[in-house]
Amino acid sequence: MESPAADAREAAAHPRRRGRPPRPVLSREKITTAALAVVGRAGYPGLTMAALARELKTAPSALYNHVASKDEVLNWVQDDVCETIDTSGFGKDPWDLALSRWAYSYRAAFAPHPPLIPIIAVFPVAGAPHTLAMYERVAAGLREGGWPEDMVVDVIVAVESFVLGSAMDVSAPEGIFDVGERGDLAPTFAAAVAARPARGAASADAAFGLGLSALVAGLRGTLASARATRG
Amino acid sequence: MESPAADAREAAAHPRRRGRPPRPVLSREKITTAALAVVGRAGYPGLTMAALARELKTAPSALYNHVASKDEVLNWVQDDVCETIDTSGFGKDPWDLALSRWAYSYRAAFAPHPPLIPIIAVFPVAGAPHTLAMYERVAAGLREGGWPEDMVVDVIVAVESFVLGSAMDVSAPEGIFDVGERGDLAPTFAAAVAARPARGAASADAAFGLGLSALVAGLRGTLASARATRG
DNA sequence: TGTAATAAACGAACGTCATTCATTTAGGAG
DNA sequence: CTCCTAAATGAATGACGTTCGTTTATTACA
Repeated sequence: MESPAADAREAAAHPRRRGRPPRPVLSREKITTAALAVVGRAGYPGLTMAALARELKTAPSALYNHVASKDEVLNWVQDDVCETIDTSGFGKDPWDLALSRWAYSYRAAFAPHPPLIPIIAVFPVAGAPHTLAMYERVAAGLREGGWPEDMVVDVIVAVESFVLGSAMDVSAPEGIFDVGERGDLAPTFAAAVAARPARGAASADAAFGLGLSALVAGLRGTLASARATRG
Repeated sequence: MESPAADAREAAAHPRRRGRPPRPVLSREKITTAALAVVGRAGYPGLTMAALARELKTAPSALYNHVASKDEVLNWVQDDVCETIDTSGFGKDPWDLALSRWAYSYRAAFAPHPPLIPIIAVFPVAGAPHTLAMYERVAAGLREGGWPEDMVVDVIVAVESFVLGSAMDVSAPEGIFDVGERGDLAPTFAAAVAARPARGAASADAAFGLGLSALVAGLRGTLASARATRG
């Protein structure tokens, strides 16, 4: 998958080679950084292989010596974004508080990167070291908090699903729930939309806060009964 | 947006026109049905405008007399999928049970349509009549269940976020959490993954069930304290 | 009956992408 | 100095979605 790493392995396997190439100008790290720079300047529609090559002052085709595909670039960026997520609560605060902090930070990290959300939901952790490190810290914190080993992953997946679903909402347009002309078809819903205290991004925040509180409270109950049942 | 409807309105506004076109071979409904047929046969990668036109026995360019873009086709399909979601519990069963049924059905409906998930999270309800009708039924059920008007939308959004996040998980590959060579870097997590009772799709189902139970239980508590506070 | 009006349909483009390929370049090992 | 090898190059390819000028088919009206 990773050309340089693969090459290094190959070099170790075939020590008889006679020459060595010039040192590479490109690397996973440089490509990832450049991709984030392009995204910051031009957004995800602007992230083309041509733009990425321009940022790195090379030709698009040169990228393919270091990356298998554009999808792999996106995976690298996704793993990079995961590194910024705050897991510092685990091992310090109670598990439920740490989980909450983690969820808030996780959502904030991915809200500016909507196209990455479907990717992280599906990408194998084996290829994403920072993501894996994050899961390790969360799993350890949950174990410390008293969660049985066989429930830890389900708890992580459940919270992560809620977080990623909520992160998608952040990029929704302002009036997404405005009913328009057909208000008569959905009177109850239209009234509920109008009764919402918050507007815009703040309303997505409110729904996230409500849901996360409920989810974490529910998990507290789940843990309590699990411990009661198993002793 | 919709050509035929727009034409009809235009005709009413300018009754002096002298001729009328042949009745259209294409329509929103036919295009949506054809798109679902293509998806069923070839999946979403196979859903190209060319394939869709072939299914309808027309030229790709002819589609653009009825649809503004491929994105609009996807929006239509998404709204169609929403029609299949079960909201029959609302107004019959207690709100928490109905909400659970709705969530299960919602996830099952979109699990086979991963590319639509980011779309529905962001698409304005005004252009999606079936989606809007669904929200109306859910909102009415929550109101009947005693939820204050200004919290109804947040509850819907929270549950929907969890549902859509979970629906993305369903299409994840089998060994998504297998740590691979670097098991030493994430020992706690690796052990937790190994301790999971279920495998494959069943494990995603388990995490969804766990999270939904917790979320709904938490919401019961939220409602109780909201009612206590406001009287 | 004939004719004008009009949206639908057509087919040949176009532009933007990601990706591939044959070739050249550069630098260290022998 | 001379191979060897991976990196870099630039042109080409093939899928796409989408647009445009034109033609076709149908119907209202004279």
